[in-house]
Amino acid sequence: MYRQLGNAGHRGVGVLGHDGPAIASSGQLDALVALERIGTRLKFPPNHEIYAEGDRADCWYKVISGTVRVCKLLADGRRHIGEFCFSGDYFGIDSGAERLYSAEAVDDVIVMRFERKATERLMDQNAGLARILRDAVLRELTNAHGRTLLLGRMTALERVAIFLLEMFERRDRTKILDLPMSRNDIADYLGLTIETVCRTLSAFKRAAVIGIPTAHRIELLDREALEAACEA
Amino acid sequence: MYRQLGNAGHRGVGVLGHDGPAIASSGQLDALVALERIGTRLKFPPNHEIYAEGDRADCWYKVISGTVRVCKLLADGRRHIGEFCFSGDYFGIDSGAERLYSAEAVDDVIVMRFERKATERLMDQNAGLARILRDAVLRELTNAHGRTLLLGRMTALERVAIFLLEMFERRDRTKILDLPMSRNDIADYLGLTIETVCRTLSAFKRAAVIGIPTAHRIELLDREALEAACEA
DNA sequence: CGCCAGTTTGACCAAGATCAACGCAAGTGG
DNA sequence: CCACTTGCGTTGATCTTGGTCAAACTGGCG
Repeated sequence: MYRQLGNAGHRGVGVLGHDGPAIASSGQLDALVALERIGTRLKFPPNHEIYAEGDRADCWYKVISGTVRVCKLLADGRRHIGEFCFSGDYFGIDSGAERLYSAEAVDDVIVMRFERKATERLMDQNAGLARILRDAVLRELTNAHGRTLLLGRMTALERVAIFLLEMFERRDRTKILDLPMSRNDIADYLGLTIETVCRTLSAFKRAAVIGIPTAHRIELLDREALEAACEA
Repeated sequence: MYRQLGNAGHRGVGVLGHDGPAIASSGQLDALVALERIGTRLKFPPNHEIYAEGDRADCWYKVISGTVRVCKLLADGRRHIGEFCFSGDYFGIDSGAERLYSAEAVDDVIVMRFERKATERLMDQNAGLARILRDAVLRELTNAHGRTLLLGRMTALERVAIFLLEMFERRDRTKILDLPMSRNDIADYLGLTIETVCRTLSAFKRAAVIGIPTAHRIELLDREALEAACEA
């Protein structure tokens, strides 16, 4: 099931989203080099704000290293995390003039920051760049749709199982996973409470589906079982 | 609060999403005329499938009239509705080669269907069209993010209140709202059960916030109260 | 008129939230 | 170096929201 959530990964996709080559073509490489030139490298320590709700949305970012959370705090204290961004991910590409969410460093983060104006000029000259950004937005849209399914119709067990598989997929791809974010971050990402996240992880551990050597390290013991937990 | 959910409405937005003119420029009109020429007009009766999960995603659509639901059925019968599309909305712009969701007519629907290939050719010649589609996708992304917040952190009461305000906004903009979709559709859109949707609507009716002359007609009696219900 | 699908309402139930206590490891300062 | 603090994480007891099950209602329509 988690496959169907629309986690489109990082494959190249075409103008309106058809499948493209898995490896960046030379045109795409040119585009990325050109992009690099107009970007600014920035460092943030853990929990530092990268931008705030209400800021002018006149730039966007690419994660070089570390983890970013894009989130929103409601008046009564409820918090929602829209997405986690890891090395290579884009964030802050918004449709409005103002930020609706804030972005914060989870751990030590290095990002590249791009001005909208400069990017637009560059896109006019470089069709490859326009395509890369279009694809990125389209992938993000697919991911967002997958998350509405998860939040709308999945149980706590399924949410946590899908989260773990997503993290194994996007991060380590080995049997050992290091989670940079806190239990609270995970809860706010999955629409659960911290207690439910803990209990569900403990349940998976008790069932020998995962190991939890330290709080932020997950060992994958039984992938089949985890995938089965996403099915029904 | 429902304002902040990112329902970006139908304002024009720029290349990377900056605010643009509210009225289509002449370039945009040209683009839409050119687009019209490569589209095919199609009619569907209520509950007819427009495309199915797993179909090749080689085209996309624009709603001319009626209401479309984009949805997904899970193996165990749970259903999730990703979005409702009304006159003027686009749907079926996907990032993958295959449909992850199906699209169905809610009532009598007329759509315009566009082939991906033809659209790509047209976009190469017509920068205005490329911009229109980019903006549409960016707006959809903002909406999807708003829906993850709704599904992840809002109570049943808040979800229904936000839904009603969204519908008043997107559809009638008067005091009377005709809902084309069933209670079941609403439930699957809001991540609730049909009973909870009914009960919540009844509660709003009892509190004289809305009137329900017939099951599919909602009368807005106290907008303030409905907006207040979204806040906390 | 009676059937049928969709809607509404009520009684009861359970998944997950809340409240509370405790564990544990990393600082910190005496 | 070791008490003390502090911030997470884990676990347990209890409560609440919304789900489930069931029955009654309503408006079309043959």
